[in-house]
Amino acid sequence: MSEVTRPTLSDALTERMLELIRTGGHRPGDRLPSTRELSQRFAVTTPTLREALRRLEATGAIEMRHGSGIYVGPAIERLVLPNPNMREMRGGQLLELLDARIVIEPPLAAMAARRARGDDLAALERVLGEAATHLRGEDAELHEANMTFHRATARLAGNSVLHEVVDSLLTVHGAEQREILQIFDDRRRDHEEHRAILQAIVAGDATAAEDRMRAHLADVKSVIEQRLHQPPK
Amino acid sequence: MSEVTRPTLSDALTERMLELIRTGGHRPGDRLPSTRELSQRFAVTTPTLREALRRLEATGAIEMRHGSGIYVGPAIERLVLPNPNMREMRGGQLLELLDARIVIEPPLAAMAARRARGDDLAALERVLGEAATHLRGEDAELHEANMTFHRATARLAGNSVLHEVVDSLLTVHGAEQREILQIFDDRRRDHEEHRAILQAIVAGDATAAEDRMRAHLADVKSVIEQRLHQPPK
DNA sequence: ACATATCAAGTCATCTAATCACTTAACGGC
DNA sequence: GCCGTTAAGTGATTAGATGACTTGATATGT
Repeated sequence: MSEVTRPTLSDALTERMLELIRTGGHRPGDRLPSTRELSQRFAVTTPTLREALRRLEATGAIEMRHGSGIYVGPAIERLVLPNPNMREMRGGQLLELLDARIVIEPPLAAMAARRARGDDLAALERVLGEAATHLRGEDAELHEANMTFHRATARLAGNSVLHEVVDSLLTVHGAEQREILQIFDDRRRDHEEHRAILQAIVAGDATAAEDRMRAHLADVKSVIEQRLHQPPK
Repeated sequence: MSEVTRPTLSDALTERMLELIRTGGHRPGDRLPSTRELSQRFAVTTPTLREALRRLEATGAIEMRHGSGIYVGPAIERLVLPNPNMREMRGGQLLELLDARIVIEPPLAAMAARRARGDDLAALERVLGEAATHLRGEDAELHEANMTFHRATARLAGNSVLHEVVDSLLTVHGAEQREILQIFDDRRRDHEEHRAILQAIVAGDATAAEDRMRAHLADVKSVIEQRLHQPPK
């Protein structure tokens, strides 16, 4: 098994595209040249170019829209990505994911409590208000609203790298948890715990925010542990 | 900008490949069918199949070796990935990365101190011994050895998800830091701080391990802050 | 004037069929 | 047993074409 592989033309094209995006000062959402123009500019055929483009697409650097064009993707500047190929977690991996969240999210709640201000707090309130409207609705929508609360809290902490980490963990966590949260009691308890965390953040009480987030995630973990031992019908 | 895009054949092929890997019980390193066989089996042409394969390759699910075949990649089971497209960090991003490490790595050192045993500790000792041989050597090798120490410590914490997070952060951190650590004094201080962390882990002293890791990373951050304000010649 | 339908041009998506470059295993010679 | 050569299998790329989609412009109807 060779550790050093020869760079392919397709590898080089990937680099050329990244360079083009960078030197062109392109931001997420900007349109890039068409595949025809790019294949001519780089003097390669379109299937070869498309290989490079698929690679960039898979990692969020570009978006390819059929009939429209190629656009710079939102993840171009990220450091950390959720694995898009994750379909099923190994036994125990979900619990490790929750433990990871228990390590990372409480300090973030504390950071949010220390630094969040007017507009930020109003936005977080809106997120929770939106979540409340889903308490009697579809699982998927409630779940999404709850994840939005966690994402918004991580964002308020003011560290983009940690926000990316939390976002990544929540993204891969998505489908697994959606199947599990199916009892009304958990919905309301979740919501109340989110409210308590928000109150601590609004009050600027870093210690309470951290403790409440940790307790909330420990609750979630406990529920999931039970579910893993007694799957619902 | 449409939020719902039509799935392409190439998208479907990506899913088919993931399914083939999963239902085949393939582990990282296992060889998969050739592109010729796969394109026949899925009734598509090789350029189309190769688009899907490049996507999977970019996210670590497979490795394509010219002349040899396609192999299941090491990242197939990961939840979190380093962004392979990261070439240059925005201003401030490196400091945020360090702050992220300051949040995550100290609790991991504490976890390692609580749970590491004989073989684990011996391996960590070997990592530091190896790093010591590079103190007078090339920057790249010393840097790699130092990163290995951090990775090994995160592994000893016993949470694979957090290990992936740390690995991802260290991976994207790599090239940036390599250019900065160029003074002998920092090399020795780094090494001594790593030794102190190891001793706390060996002693099973979770509090000391955590405090020393936090102090070490704060030192690293301080050095980097100075370098960012006064770039070396 | 505004709304709707149609069309043309540009764009991405996929195909067909071939050749080129690399790896690995088998075989022969020393 | 070791080394060199060859053949077979494999990934990598090309050239040229067609099909499917999007977007903007134009024409038509109310």
